[in-house]
Amino acid sequence: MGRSPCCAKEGMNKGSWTAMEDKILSDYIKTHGEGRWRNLPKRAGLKRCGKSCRLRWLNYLRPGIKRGNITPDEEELIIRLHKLLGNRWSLIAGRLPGRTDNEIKNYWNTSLSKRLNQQQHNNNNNNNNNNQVTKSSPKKPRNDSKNKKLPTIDHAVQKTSAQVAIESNVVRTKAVRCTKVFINPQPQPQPQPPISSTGYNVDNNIWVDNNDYSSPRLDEEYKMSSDLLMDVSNLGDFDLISELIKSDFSEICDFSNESSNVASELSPEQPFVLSQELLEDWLGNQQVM
DNA sequence: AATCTTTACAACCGCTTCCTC
DNA sequence: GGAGGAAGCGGTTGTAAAGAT
Repeated sequence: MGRSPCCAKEGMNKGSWTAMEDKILSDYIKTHGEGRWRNLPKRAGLKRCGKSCRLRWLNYLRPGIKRGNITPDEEELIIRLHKLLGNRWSLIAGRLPGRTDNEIKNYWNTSLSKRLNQQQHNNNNNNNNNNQVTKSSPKKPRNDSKNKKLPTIDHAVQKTSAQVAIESNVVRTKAVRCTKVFINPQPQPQPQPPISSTGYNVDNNIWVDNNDYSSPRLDEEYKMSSDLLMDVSNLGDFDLISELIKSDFSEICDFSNESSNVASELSPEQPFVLSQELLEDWLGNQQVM
């Protein structure tokens, strides 16, 4: 294609950012605001690619960024969200205040996925060994108190302490493109009788919805893909991560008051499709963001 | 103490999607 | 509707530092 590169590569700095570069970028964005990344390096006097500037700002310099020490609550939320969303790191990050998609992705790839695999492996072994109950002992993550990277992290915090002052800000990535999540459903041996209800199926970690679908498009999508649509727009209603975790996502979607009760009554095979109201709500949220 | 290996994370890269004209 | 620019996303890589030998 005839598309021009995002920036001229000649004479550009690569690799780690220096404190001076960080300061220049921060000062420029504080003065002129975000956006126009392609032209930003030139105007700010940085020998960096615009994409690099954007990444540095979003993942490192932006106010409100939390760095290091992922809490157990956050970790559990990441696991749950990953179960729901897959590798939609920006969406996951959008639900973890102060965390960036890059950080969560790195944390997942370097720590969580290995530990989960290990646990899975242990569980399988335990099952094969007549359910011998031994608590899995995942390898201790290196980002404990003796984490070798801590100096780097501390350095980062030090460099951006002024910007991090606004701790209460919720950093939301602009994950505007993913409005639906598809999860392969259990095979449906027989059509289920329609039940006018919605809810979260804890056993299968999915939302189920058996209402009539007024949206022809959604209905068609459901029929054609046989996938489940899920909505996570209302996750933002949870101020505390622990609250969200405890909820087991049964209260995330504002379906109806009886949704949580209904969830336990639904069979795993029953499908869920995002309701029209929720879809509009979700899309509306995206426009606001 | 020196060297090798492993780990964690910042940054890069290419592709996709959105937006504007 | 199509083209091109801008921005976003996720996979991958490079590398510094800690641990192991």
